[in-house]
Amino acid sequence: MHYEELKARARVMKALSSPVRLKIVEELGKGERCICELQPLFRMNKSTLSRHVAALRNVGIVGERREGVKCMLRLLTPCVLNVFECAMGVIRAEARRQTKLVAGRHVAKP
Amino acid sequence: MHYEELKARARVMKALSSPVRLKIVEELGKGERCICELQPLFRMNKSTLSRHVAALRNVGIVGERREGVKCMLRLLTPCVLNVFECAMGVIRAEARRQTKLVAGRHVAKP
DNA sequence: TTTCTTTGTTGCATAGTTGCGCAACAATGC
DNA sequence: GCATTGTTGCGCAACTATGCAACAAAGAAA
Repeated sequence: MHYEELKARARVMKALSSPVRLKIVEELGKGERCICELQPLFRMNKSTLSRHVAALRNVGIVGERREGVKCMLRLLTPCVLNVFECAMGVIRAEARRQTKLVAGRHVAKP
Repeated sequence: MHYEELKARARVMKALSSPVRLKIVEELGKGERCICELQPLFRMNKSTLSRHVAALRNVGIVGERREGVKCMLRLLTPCVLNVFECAMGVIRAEARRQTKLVAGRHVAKP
């Protein structure tokens, strides 16, 4: 695969690599929201939240629609919600692996 | 969702947010590889490559099996390959959007 | 119209994180 | 001992997240 394509994919993944942005995506999965509706979910400066939203917009995960003074956000590609499934798969598999390690520790080589 | 879970997901996504690591994952999608087989695909110091692999191992995407002096790597959760599909969906949608913007530029407000 | 409020963005400074090569090291096998 | 394979400590450059303050845009109120 071309390196440019890998970089494009990496940019999308990077936009999803922050718990704050994942929470935004999760919330937008329920429907349109403006930033002022998202704000109470986080305790951070509105400028910081605005920048997180911008990161999601810049890669095309989130789109916006002006409505008066508000700016309604929505998921442009809801398939990102599926990505969560995979992430959970990785986390669960890792948890199982850790559990096994702990259980088998008393027979492991010293 | 609990913030701890969001952080766990974000860690997985972060491991996938580098073109180098995506290329490693892509290569391991074809089968087991040792780092020395991956090395010719990149022109970077082996220590750097080792750290990229470690990042994938730390979150449980990649596992290893010693074989003599080599260390065979494999995907523990091949579902990460599906994630690429979604990333491509985002990229394609964004490309379409950009195309539309360019096409419609001559009627946009100045 | 002018002023005020709400909503969101942007410049700046700071603290923290990441990616990288180099060099040294450990482990395995010849 | 020596070669191969991979990991780790260190320092540096580049990037990221954050809050603060100032700003812009749209509408409401005076």
